[in-house]
Formats: sequence, structure tokens, C-alpha cells
Amino acid sequence: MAPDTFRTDSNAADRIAAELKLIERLVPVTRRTVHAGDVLYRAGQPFATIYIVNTGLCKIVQTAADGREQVTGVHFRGDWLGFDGLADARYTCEAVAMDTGDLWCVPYAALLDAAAGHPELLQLLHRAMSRQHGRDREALLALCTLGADARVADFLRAWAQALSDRGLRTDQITLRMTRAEIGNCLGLTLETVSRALSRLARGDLIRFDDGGARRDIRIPHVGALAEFVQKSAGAALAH
Amino acid sequence: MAPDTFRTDSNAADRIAAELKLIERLVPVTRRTVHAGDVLYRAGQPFATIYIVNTGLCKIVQTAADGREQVTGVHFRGDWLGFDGLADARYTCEAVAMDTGDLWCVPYAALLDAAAGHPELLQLLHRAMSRQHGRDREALLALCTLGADARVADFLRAWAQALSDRGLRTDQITLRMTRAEIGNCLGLTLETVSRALSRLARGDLIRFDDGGARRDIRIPHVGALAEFVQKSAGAALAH
DNA sequence: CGATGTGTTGACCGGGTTCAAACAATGTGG
DNA sequence: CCACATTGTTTGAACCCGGTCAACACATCG
Repeated sequence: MAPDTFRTDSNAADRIAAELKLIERLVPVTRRTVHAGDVLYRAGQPFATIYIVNTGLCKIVQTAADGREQVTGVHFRGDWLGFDGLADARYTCEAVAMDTGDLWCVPYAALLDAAAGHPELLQLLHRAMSRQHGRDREALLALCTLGADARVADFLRAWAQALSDRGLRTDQITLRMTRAEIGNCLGLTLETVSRALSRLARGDLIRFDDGGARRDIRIPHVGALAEFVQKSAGAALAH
Repeated sequence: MAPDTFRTDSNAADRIAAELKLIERLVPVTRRTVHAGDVLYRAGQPFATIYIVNTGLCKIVQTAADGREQVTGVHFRGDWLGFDGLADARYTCEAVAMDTGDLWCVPYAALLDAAAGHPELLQLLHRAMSRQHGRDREALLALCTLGADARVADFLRAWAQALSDRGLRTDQITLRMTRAEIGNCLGLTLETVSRALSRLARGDLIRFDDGGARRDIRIPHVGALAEFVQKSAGAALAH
């Protein structure tokens, strides 16, 4: 029974650190340093290894047969990438580094081997996949139910949450993405993202600290962002 | 190595049948019959078992804290439900039967036990999760990049594909969903769905066979639907 | 310095929502 | 059997959010 052989700590940062330590100890990982734009894997390539983000961040790009492209997720320290390749032994999307950083390359076969003697490892894998599925569903929900401003606000809120989960400061986040990239994540155009950010700034939900560059976003109070999302969603719900 | 202990058959129907047989043989499953509207599990309930659809179909409903609801997927024979509960030992969404049918209830712990001696089982689990992740990403892509008509067309195409994957006729599908439910799946209002269906029927991409009820949809040529999606997506891509 | 990439803002347009009305199918009770 | 309510669908008309197109501001970098 014992479904919590590996304890879920209330502190997500501790959980992530512990997970990484466990992996490092039990599985033969190889490191890989990447820079912004580097491609970890492409759709169609044979699947063999799962990547775990150690530092930096990566985006997942899904491409349709007809050329439509969509960023389906951004991943931070402790996130696992490459699950998509499990089903057919080929990756079905593209993983791209968004900044310099380093990843751990975990051969899937080696992971399974190690997991045979250490059930905690298997649990780690399953939980990572489960969390991913949860994020996917939340993204779908946000996309379908939120207006543009709320969607951008929710994006920032989620980003801040991800940072906070990793023990980093959450009041000052620097998106290493252009407005167009943010838009692609949210199903919006770059102009709409720009306007939404301006409106959020006007309402003092966010601030632009770095003079004219407008890339560093300060979040005075994360809770206010969440409230804003709730409120604007509630307004939509009240027919 | 050997990442394909369990062979992926080119015929999806065979694959599903073989998977079910394997599960049945190696894991102590219990059956459960359900009717339309029955809830398999709710968000917040302690996680213990994974469900596999044998007959009938289920929908997954994601609910936000503020009450927004979103159907994030519809699942058919051979699909696994309940992965969302793995991460925190609690389900995070709701699974609801959409028609009478029966499910296999697989205790997660028992599955792991059995998998210890039968690696194929683990592979089955992982592939099911991976396929789910792939569907999630495809849904996101469709939602972000397709207009209303194409979205509805793609929904029908995917439904037909799911049936065909299971060896069922694909030219005559009866959606056991109202327009409102379809709309909720696609992030559209019921009126828009109704109009889209009318337009598709006008273009003879679909037909309403059952007099005035308009619930049974005939798809004269599935390929035409796919073409329509491609075409209308391509038009949007060409700036 | 111009050149380029990125961000902002305005004006306009269109697809999808909203609101409303009418109709069809089904069920219920008298 | 019919009158009536209920639920689901269709269609029309007005509105509005977000997309599109365009102009401009402001960085960085050769």
C-alpha cells in the first residue's frame, strides 16, 4: 500500500531539491548545458531519454501537420521533459531552451532499471507525469474561460507561483520572452498581450521597473493578481 | 534496453484489446457499471484506483476555485482515468460517465505490485499517461489556433478517429452530448456550436440523418473534415 | 549614425458572444 | 387525447472583445 513512500513536503522547494538528490544518487544522469534557442529534442526523433531541468527554463512547442505552432508549456527547475515520447518511442513535440541553463539527461531505460530496486523512483516519475497532466488541464481551463487580461494575469500569477515553489523571489520576475512568445503561450496576439500588460500596470497589479525596456515585471502583490483573475472570471460566470 | 517489450500494433483496435487482456490477466480488477451522469471520482477525494474504460464513455471536468468548469477530455474504451490523483494522492478533477457502460477499477498499488514482476504492465501505464499528455497538448493547439467552425470540425474528426481506432464505424456517430456540452469542450457557446454544425451541414461535410432531432451526425467522408480543418488553419496562417 | 528588433498605441473590422424569439421533441397530468 | 411545461436546437440582431493593420517610440548594435 503505502502510497507515500516518498513524502510530499509542504514546502515545494524542499520536495524538488529532495527529488533531484534522489535521482542523482540512484540514476546515472549526464549533464547538458544549453543556451537560449537550443533544441533538446524534435518531434519525430526516437525517444530514449527524459530531461530534468536543473537550471534555466525550457518551452514545449507543439506543431500541427499544417504548420500551426503552439507553445504548450514552460518548464522550470525540477520539471521533467520528454514524456511525450513514451507512447510511440518517438518524441511528438519539440523542447527548446529559453535561456542558458543545464539539464539532466536521464535514459528512460536506466530510470526503469533503477526503479526496479527503488520504488521511490517510480513514484517520482509518476508524480512528475501526473503534475504535468494537471498543468495541462489547468492551461486548458484558463484558455477557455478567461478573457485576455485575466489570461495574461493568470500567466504571470502561475509564473510567480512556479518561482515561489522553487524558493525564489516572486516579486520581481524577468520574462525572457517577447510579447509574441507570451501571446503564443496564451492564444493571443502580441498587441493584445502588450495592451493587457499596460492595463494591468495601469491598475498597479504589475509595475515596469526597468525604465523603457519593459521586460522586467514587478509584482507588488501576487495575491492581487490572483484576485483579479478570480474577479474577472466571476464576472463572466454571472451570465 | 528493449523499449518495446509490448509491441505497438499498427492496428490501434488490436493494441487496445491486447492491453485490456493483459491487464485483466495480471491485475486484480473489479468491474463497475455506470450510467449517464454517474461520478467516478471527484476533486479532493483520496486517490487509490485508476479506472480503465471498457464500454461507454466518460468526460473529465476540471473546476477552478472560482467555479469555472471545463470539460478537458472525453474518454473511450481503453482509456485510463485517474492519473491526476497520483501527484498528491488526491484526485484533482472530476470524472463523469456520459452513458451507460462499464469500467475496470485498478487499484494503483495492485498495479504497481503486478508491474514489479511484469515490466510490460509498467510500460502500459506509462504509454497511457503519455498518450493522455499528447491529447492534452493537441487540444491546446486546436483551441489556440482554430476558428469556431474548424474547431467543431476537428472535434468531430477526433471523435471519428477515436471510434475508428477502436474498430467501430466512423461514418455514423451519435454524440450523447448537448450543444452546450460540446461548446464547453471547445471553449465556445452553444449558439456558436449550433451555427458551426449548420454551416458544416450546408457544406455537406456532415449530415443530419434523424429527421428533426439533429443528434445523430453522419460523416460522409471523414477525410473531408480533416481537409477542412487543414484548409481553414492554413488560411489563418497565411497572415 | 542609421538599422533592426521589440514594444506601445490607435483605428478599424470581424468573428463570436449575448440577448431574444421561435420551434421541435419529449414528458406529465388532467 | 390534448394542454402544458421542459429541455434542446436553431436563427436573427446588436454588441463587443480581440485581431489586423499601421504608425510611432525606444532600445541595442553594427
